Amino acid sequence: MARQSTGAAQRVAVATEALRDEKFNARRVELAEAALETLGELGFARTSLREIAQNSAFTHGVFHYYFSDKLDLICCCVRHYKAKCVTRYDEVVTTARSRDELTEGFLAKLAATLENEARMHRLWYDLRSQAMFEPAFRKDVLEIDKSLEAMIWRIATRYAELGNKQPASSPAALYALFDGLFQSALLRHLANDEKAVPDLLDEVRRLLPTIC
Amino acid sequence: MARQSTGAAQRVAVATEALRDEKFNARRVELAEAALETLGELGFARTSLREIAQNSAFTHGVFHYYFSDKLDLICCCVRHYKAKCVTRYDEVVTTARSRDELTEGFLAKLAATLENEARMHRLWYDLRSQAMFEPAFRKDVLEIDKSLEAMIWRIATRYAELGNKQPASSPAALYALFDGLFQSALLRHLANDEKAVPDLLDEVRRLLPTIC
DNA sequence: AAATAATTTGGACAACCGTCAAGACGGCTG
DNA sequence: CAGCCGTCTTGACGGTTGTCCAAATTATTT
Repeated sequence: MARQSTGAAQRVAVATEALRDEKFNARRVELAEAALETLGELGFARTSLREIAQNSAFTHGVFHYYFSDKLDLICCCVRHYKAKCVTRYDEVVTTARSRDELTEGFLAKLAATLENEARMHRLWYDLRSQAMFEPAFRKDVLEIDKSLEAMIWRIATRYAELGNKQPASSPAALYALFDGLFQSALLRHLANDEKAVPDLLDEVRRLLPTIC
Repeated sequence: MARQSTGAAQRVAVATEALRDEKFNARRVELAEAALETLGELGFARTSLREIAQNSAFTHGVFHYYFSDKLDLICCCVRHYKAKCVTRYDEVVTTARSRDELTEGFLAKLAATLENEARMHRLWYDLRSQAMFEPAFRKDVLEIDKSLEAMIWRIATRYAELGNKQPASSPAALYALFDGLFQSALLRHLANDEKAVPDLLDEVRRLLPTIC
């Protein structure tokens, strides 16, 4: 057999397939972003593929073409969103030159997140709760949780570093603390409790020096 | 008009109505307890009234007779369960005569809860997430959250007291920490991570002396 | 015992869901 | 240009849902 020609053909085939894949994936993300609007509004349980389609520029068939499943769609949505999420504080962490600078930068971003992206975050908490019932979600959720824990840890270690200290607790405990505080503040904020944001900021401001 | 006789009639009427209410409420609780089985298994979204009825000794019509709504039913369920929940550690708190005794008693209950009542607790987290979308849930959820915060605070203050100290953080932060840790451990436990429980216990054991 | 009220039953209803498939569209290749 | 292939639309299907209701049953009162 003509080894070379089949090799060349294969190379071309691989290249075009990769291109196709890339295009396919780009479309998936596009659809996922459109779906996030409705999902953030209604939550996982109340959102149907039809509703997602109606609130977007797509028809409901397209979603079935690009996603094997409703679960598949939601996973892709939250993965995509959280991938951006975990980098939110990175700039503050790398540029801050003092503890105060880091604290204020962190708190500002925290407040902005809570106020502007409440819907996306409640979707995340929704998905994480669903993962306790639906095994198909667990792998993704645990992975995202790990990356969020790492995000918090980067902030904490930098904060400690700026004070020539060491974080006083484990990454897991620190993440649990901030996650718990954020979750509680989010619920209060969504319930129109105007003190939710300032209370969270006060709490974090008080906490930071005691844990590092 | 005969003030006395109408007064007596009213008294009787009030008494019978109170009796009826009591009976009515007892039945509600009975139904709620039956519903908890299925709800804990499937979660809020996946559970239908019919499924609840089929897994119980009742017909689906009865549930509509005693509960105005599906939301009404779920609220009643979780309220009922959590009312028992918040007293779980009270005995340990009142009987413990030393820090070690309190620690070990607390950890034992904590581990038992995580292993034996995982399904009930994931339902609670499910409901709390849904409260971020469904306003009808918020009042109950915030109330339960407050009572859980108080529960944790009772443990912490007693622990501090046994060491002649004061808790080093606010009730809110302390609850956020434990809630976050428990939630994470619960998810891992449900995902068959055998280290979930021991890791939680280690973490709490390490944490307790540092926060009080 | 008769009558009235409360409770329970089980079926009917319309609405909605995820899924699927047959076909239409449009660009690319041969 | 013809044919193919990936993409997309549309409508239909079976099944499930919450809700409601009329009748049956049980409990309570008269």
